[in-house]
Amino acid sequence: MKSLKNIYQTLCNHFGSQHWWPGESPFEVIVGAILTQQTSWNNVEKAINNLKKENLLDSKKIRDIKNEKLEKLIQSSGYYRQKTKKLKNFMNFLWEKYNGRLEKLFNQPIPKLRENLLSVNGIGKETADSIILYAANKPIFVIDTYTVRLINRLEITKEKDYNKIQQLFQKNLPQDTQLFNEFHALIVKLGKDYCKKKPRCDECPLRMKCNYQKSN
DNA sequence: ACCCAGGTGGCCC
DNA sequence: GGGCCACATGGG
Repeated sequence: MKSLKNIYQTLCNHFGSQHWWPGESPFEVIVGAILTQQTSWNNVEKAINNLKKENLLDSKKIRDIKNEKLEKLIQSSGYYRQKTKKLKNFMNFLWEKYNGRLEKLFNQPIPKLRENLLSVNGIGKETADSIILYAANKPIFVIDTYTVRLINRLEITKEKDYNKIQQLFQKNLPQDTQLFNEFHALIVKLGKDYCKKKPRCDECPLRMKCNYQKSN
C-alpha cells in the first residue's frame, strides 16, 4: 500500500506549510468550522469579518443576538438561516454544559469530546473533528470530501465510511497534532488546485503515485 | 449558463 | 445502512 507518510512528504515538499486554521482564536475557528460547511472560505471570511466589525465574535453575544440580525451578518456564507440555528445551538450547548468556557469543553478525553460535540444539531463528524484538531489542538484526523476523493483515486481503499477512513489515517501515521493539522490542510490545498471532481491530473504533484488518470 | 464549495440532518425504505 | 433531498451565496 502506498504510504500515507510518503504522500504527506510529497505534498509538504511541493506546497510547504499551510498555516491552518485561518483564524485568530479557538472560538473563531469554531465559528469558521460551522460556517464553512459546503461553502468556500472566501464567503465565510466576509461573514466572520462582519461579526468582528460589530464586535460580536463572542459566545454570549452570539447566543443572545436576534436570529434576524445574525442571519444578515452571515448571509454571505450561504445556508444562512440554517447556519444561524447551528451557531445558536453550539452557543447554547457551550453555556448550558460548560458555563461558556471552551477550556472546560476541551478538557475531556477526545472520544468524549467528540461525542459531546456530535450531540449538537448542526455539528457533524467533519465539523466536530475540525474543532478538536484546529481549536482544541488535539490529535484527530479530519476527513472531508477531498480526502475521500483522494484516497479513492489513489486506490488506497474504496471505503467511503467516514470513521473507517479516519481510522486508516490514524493507524498509519504517528499521533501528532501538528502532522494531522498540516496533512489535512495540504489535502485541501491539493484538492482545490488539482483534485476536484474535474481534476487536472497532468500537473498534480501526486500524479506519479496515482492511477486515476490512466484508468479514467 | 452552468458547476461547485473545507456538510448536515431529515426522511424514506 | 444507504440513497435522496433541502439548505443559499458567490466565484470560476
